[in-house]
Amino acid sequence: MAIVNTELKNAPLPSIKRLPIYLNMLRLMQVKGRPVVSCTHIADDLHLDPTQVRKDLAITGIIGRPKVGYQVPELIQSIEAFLGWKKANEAFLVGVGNLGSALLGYEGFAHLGLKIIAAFDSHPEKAGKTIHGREVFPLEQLPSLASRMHVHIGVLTVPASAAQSAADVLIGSGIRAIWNFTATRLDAPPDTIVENVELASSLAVLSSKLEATMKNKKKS
Amino acid sequence: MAIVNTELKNAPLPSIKRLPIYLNMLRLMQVKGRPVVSCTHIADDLHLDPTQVRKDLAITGIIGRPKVGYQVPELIQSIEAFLGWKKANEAFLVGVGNLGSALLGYEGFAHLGLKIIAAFDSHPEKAGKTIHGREVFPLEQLPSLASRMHVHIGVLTVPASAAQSAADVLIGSGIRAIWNFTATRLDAPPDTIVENVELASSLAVLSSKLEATMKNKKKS
DNA sequence: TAGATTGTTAATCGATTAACAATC
DNA sequence: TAGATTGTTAATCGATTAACAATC
Repeated sequence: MAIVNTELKNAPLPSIKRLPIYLNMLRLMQVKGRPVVSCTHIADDLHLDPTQVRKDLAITGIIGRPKVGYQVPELIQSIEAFLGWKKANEAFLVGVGNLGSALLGYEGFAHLGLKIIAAFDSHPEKAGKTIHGREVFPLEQLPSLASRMHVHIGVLTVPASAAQSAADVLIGSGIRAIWNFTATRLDAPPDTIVENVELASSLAVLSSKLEATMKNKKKS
Repeated sequence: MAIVNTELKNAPLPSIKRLPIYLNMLRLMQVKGRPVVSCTHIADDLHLDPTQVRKDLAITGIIGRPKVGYQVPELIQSIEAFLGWKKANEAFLVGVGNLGSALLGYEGFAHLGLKIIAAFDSHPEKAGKTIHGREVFPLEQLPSLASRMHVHIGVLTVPASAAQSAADVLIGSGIRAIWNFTATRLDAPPDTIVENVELASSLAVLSSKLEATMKNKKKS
């Protein structure tokens, strides 16, 4: 009756989202040559609760030393390993409009374990070009290239109207995870990971806070 | 002893983040001519809990009709009003690199109540250009233009190394809210709203899920 | 009317925060 | 040693989900 665990190890999502923020700070510390760091220090710097920081770091498996803290390089390695950012994940980008081109030009992804190795577009006139050092191929060639190059991640930057059909091409090509920059909620099978970059949600938080302070100002 | 309420009306953040997702769906429904919608319908479509949808909509102040649901146009108006997206908020963009230029070219912001009316850059050679119809000014001119044009929102798309100093210029210019696309956590006074677009956090969620499924695959 | 849906109160769940012994 | 910090258990807080009366 051995039940195979097909569930993924479930670390709390809020913790996972904070890990790259710690990582960014730790890398700056490493440049400055600081050898150790405590949760108190990290928490002070980022305006967080020290216990929360300690629990977040614990999910990566690192063990600290009482009174001392954590070795900065070891902690960096531990977070990178947990997130899978040690070996750069290779990815394809679909849709080389304004946003797609900008992401191709963003060097920061190298620090996030992401390496976009080729781009695709459904408009034939864009194929053949090279944008920020990456060749642009016709979308039809994605399936064969994905399986040949063992690429598992797709970055989706097409217009909303083309989002689902482009996603279907990715899904049919053995892509395991889609980083979705479009405003469209994608239909995808349960074994395909879809992570939505909800710019609208981010702006909604900003807008509603601004709205609230404006109303307050009127009152006073 | 009347205590003035300086706290902002605190709707739950998770609810606020879902509102634009409903809005997007509702606008598609409006185009299709559907006059009413129920929470059950919305929940089915977006794979959410109907009670959660009902509570989210309730924070905008709308009142539905039992057995019927909500009028689509009225619901759209109610969400837009709550978020402050009825009158387009005017904004300045700072940093016209790849990402900044891409955001200037993104027409979708019009639907999110955001109107970027001018751009700024600290590199003098970029000033004077026009990108996607918006003029680029030297960063030094931001303070005077911000107060003259009553602009309250700044979109920050400079390199990480320039983030804090650019933010300081925005803060010193009477800007109330900063939409921060950089990887830097900004220091800002408590009355300045800072909303961070944490691309790294989004990718971390994707990465850790991918990492977990990879490990699972090995086991089986 | 009967059945579907709203609005609201109560129960559950999960994340954050507090408390504290163990450790260097 | 004394004090700071870790790791962990318990308490609190807030959001999600369930239950149900009111309504059209």
